Amino acid sequence: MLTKKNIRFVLDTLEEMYPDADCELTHDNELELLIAVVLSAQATDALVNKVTPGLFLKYKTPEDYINVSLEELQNDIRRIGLYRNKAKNIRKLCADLIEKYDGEVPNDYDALVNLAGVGRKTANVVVSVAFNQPAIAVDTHVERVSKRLGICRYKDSVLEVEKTLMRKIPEEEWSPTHHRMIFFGRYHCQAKTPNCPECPLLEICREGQKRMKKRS
DNA sequence: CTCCCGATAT
DNA sequence: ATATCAGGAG
Repeated sequence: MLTKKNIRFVLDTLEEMYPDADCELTHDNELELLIAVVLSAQATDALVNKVTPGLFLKYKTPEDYINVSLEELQNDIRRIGLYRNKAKNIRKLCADLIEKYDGEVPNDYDALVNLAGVGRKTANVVVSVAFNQPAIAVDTHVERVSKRLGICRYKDSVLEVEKTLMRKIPEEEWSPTHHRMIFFGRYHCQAKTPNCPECPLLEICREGQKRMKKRS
């Protein structure tokens, strides 16, 4: 487990590495962000960003997603994968937006997490990115990085990781740090090929120390 | 826990 | 060939 001082070192180093880290899903409004995040489950942002420009040109309101057949929506998102579940969820989600929220994306976590296809991670991304509320969305990168660094334990659930991060990181740093951890996981501490030899966090990283020993 | 799933990197 | 990708529902 990292000491408070080492947590501080991690936050400062990540800020230095990725001062402007932000959401990389292209979007122009709350609805586009919500749809993009739902689509991004188990897919890369790069792939989602290839599909959404055309998608958002065709679908501009929740009604637009309802007024086509399920098969047509499936075809429009097929390349992203998990397209049957995602198409079904997006239709239900848009129906609920119209019925319960006057066609708008609600700005609170509890409303968002009850929408079809929206879980804890997606709801946290939307409140953080669209509505500027402090949040830590734990995705595959945040989970892996937290565990490798030793901020939490490998056996911890996603929810436990989130609670630990919220406890150890000052609230005003939640959102920027969450984006920086994603950048770090995506571009430096990748799942298959983490760049430990050139990592500025190596000295305090449990997993990094272990991996560097193996090489010698 | 399993299933959903195509694109990409390794 | 296989692991991985801004997960969520049943």
